[in-house]
Amino acid sequence: MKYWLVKSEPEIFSINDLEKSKNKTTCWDGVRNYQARNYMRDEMKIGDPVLFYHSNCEVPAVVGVCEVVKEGYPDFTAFDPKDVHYDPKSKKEEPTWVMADIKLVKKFSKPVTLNEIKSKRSLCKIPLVQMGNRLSVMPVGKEEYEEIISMSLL
DNA sequence: GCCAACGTTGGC
DNA sequence: GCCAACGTTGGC
Repeated sequence: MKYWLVKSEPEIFSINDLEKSKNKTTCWDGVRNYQARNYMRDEMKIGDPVLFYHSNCEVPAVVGVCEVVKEGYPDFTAFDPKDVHYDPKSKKEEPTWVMADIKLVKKFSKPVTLNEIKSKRSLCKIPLVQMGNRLSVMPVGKEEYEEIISMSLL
């Protein structure tokens, strides 16, 4: 089992939007980065825990936990010319882009802010705080995952 | 295959 | 809104 962190801009899709979604589940579409795609295609498995992170907003923070409920499958938004994520290079017979479905497990009563994460020595190695990391899907170590969970309970 | 220009992300 | 850090593109 692997642990993950996904980023979303709350202005576009927040954890509250996820909570309101059918079955509290959403497809993680629109990822147009090869490394992030490879993670979803090759390594994300059903049942993997996923931290949900709000980026590019007033208080960047991990705001809840999800789990993977559907493993990598073609991102159909790439086939739709009207979709903002349309990619003419992705063919139905040979999709370039892949997504997974995630379901909300728990919204943190207390979000774990980027500041708090940065202030922990034990968390200084997670990809999120390493400079210039702009991946929207990234792996997190088990210990780091558990540390963030425990920080949300304080 | 190099590399400059450009676009995007995201913290601040 | 600024800017640093990347990823991508395209000329050569």
